Amino acid sequence: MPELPEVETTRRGITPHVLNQTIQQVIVRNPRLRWPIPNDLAQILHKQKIKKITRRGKYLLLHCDKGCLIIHLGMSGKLSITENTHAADKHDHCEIIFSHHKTLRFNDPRRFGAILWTTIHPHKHTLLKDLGPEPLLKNFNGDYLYQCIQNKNMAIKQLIMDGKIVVGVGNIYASEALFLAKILPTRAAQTLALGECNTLVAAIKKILTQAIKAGGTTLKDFLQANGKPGYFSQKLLVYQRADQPCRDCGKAIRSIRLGQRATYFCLQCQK
DNA sequence: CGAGCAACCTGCATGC
DNA sequence: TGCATGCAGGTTGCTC
Repeated sequence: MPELPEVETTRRGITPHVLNQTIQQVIVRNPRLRWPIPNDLAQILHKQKIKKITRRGKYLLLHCDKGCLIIHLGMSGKLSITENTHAADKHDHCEIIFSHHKTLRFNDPRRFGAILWTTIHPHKHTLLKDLGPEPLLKNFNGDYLYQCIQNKNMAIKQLIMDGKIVVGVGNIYASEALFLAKILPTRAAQTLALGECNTLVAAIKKILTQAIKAGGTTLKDFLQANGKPGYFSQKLLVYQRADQPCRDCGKAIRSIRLGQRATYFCLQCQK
């Protein structure tokens, strides 16, 4: 579900409510996520303060006094802030209750998400240590991508969705960025010229920046921490628009499956 | 090593 | 109405 813009939207949404707040109580209703929630999480977090909330790729990092809480939203995860008197909804697997009467709730129907605790620097954690650059930073650029594609025969869409190459580009924005860059998702990565790498990098940065500005994309169930949907779905150019006219040329948008993922493109505009 | 794909889960839309 | 099927925004960890 959430790609980088949705995770960043969530980060910005919860930050004012939990920054510098003290954890009073933690309720784990169902620890069985992608990896189990540590069974002593409540004891660990008791009386700790949230000092900083950052994001690395699609991971949210809640830096506490004695370590860091790593949260991943998987495909269907959501974080929300409520009064701590709010009754738990279905799939509210974990609640972090603060001393100022607000609760951070983790809801995840499919349970592909994760809540983990680390005492080492989170960027050195097994799940994060091999991640590629942040797409919005300067070290993600055309030269870098051009290096990455050398001798890579895989489809360019699959390459830009590989977190070791660049983080945060998920299935929606991969199709969208390739449309903006006028590059077919099926192109063998190594066939891209340096100029095309520059164009594609610029397209990825543009699409992610615009999506963050719109509060992310709500397809069916993503909500910002304030309970509102994201508005970027209204601006999607190809994703889930199979057989509808291309916004540029009017030809029907095609859909295929590429590496088991739905993929959308315009055969006329993209080469 | 890389590529391909099964697996983890629930919910929803579709078709018979 | 019920049941089977397929699909969904992610990522790891198999097999070949």
